[in-house]
Amino acid sequence: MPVSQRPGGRSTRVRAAVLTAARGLLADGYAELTVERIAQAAGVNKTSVYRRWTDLEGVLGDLLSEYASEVVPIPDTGDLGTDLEELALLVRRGMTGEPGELITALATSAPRNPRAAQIVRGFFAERFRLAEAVVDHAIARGELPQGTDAGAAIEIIGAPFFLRLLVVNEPIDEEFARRAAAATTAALHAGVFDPR
Amino acid sequence: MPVSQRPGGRSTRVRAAVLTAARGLLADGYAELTVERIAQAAGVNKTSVYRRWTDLEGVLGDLLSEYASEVVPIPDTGDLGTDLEELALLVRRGMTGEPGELITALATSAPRNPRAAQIVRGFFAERFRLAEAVVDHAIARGELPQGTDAGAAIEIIGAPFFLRLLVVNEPIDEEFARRAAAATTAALHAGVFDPR
DNA sequence: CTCCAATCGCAACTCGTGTTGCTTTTTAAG
DNA sequence: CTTAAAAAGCAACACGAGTTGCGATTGGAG
Repeated sequence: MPVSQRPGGRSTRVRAAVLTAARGLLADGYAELTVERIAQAAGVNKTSVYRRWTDLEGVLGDLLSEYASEVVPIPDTGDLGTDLEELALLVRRGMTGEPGELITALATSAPRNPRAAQIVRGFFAERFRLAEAVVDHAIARGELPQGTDAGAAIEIIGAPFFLRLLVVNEPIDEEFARRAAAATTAALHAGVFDPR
Repeated sequence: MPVSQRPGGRSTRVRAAVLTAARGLLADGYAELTVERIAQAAGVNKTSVYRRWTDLEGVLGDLLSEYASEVVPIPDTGDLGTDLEELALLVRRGMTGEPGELITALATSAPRNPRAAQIVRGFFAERFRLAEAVVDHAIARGELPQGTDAGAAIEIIGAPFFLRLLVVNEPIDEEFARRAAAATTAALHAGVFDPR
């Protein structure tokens, strides 16, 4: 029984071909994205895709998990406002272009596909958790009171990006990101997320 | 050629039956929502639905337009913070329960269905436009400077609801709505949406 | 080098969505 | 009441997603 995979083996090759093909097709619109098309573009039979990934969402989940494993440098400049602004600009970069398409595709199939829902929720739960460090650092510096609700604040700074991505179809530019950050910073300093 | 419709005529009856059936099915999960099921529940042939509405999204669009025609009482208490809080509570009521399911169903099919995208965008463009009055009143009172970006502020107060509805699947309670309002109020007073 | 198990390819099939052509019913004008 | 247009019903069909059974290929252990 094979214990390890050969990096250049057929299985590995098929897997890579499918993911690459999916990435390529995603670039020109998720509307046309389908298992059969991906298989065709990868030069692979569709049954191979179905057996290995079960779903189109399974393939997309694998793509997303590649992003999830990328290390994001959480800003820590010593000032809350600056940190939140840099955070917002990071989020912006992570939600435009290819990852944006990916998130849209998964989020919009979430209601009909429990696995897709779990993938998206898990991805952002982790991302949000990491981002809370920015608020926690400000607490540690004494810039914010102990017990400030970091989770709620991160939700507020992140939300506008999802609105633009999933509902309103307007560009997510740097000014937009900066405004979301400034609004959250103001709310934090005004005590909106203080413990009651 | 018939110029007017009889209120009790068959066409009217079919239309009402389909919309009622759709509403009922929507209550127990959009995942199971399909044209054929709606037609069956309405005691109508599916071709009638397809010919009249083209799409499942067309039916949902008609349901949404009923909500769109409901008059929403834009709060005007004389205080920005209070107005925004009441606005957020209104939004909350409008995005939980049945209308929430409806919005979710339409928003998630938007990427694959241009008409659905247009319906959702149009609906919220109108809603957001109406809500801007709250900010405009504050400007008129001198509570905010001339040229304050009302549209951007309304976007910020509304965004968190979409995040919870479409991505994170957590309850949208009153405290959540109040916090979104408080954050926006703080940002407005801090000058985040002032003209540059 | 040999061989067995895992995986892939291929083709046929199921199933549900949406379409089409035609007939029947309804409805409003005259 | 008669009649023609509009809309609904019905049945057959087209189409694509996803499944299944089986034979062919591949890869690693011995």
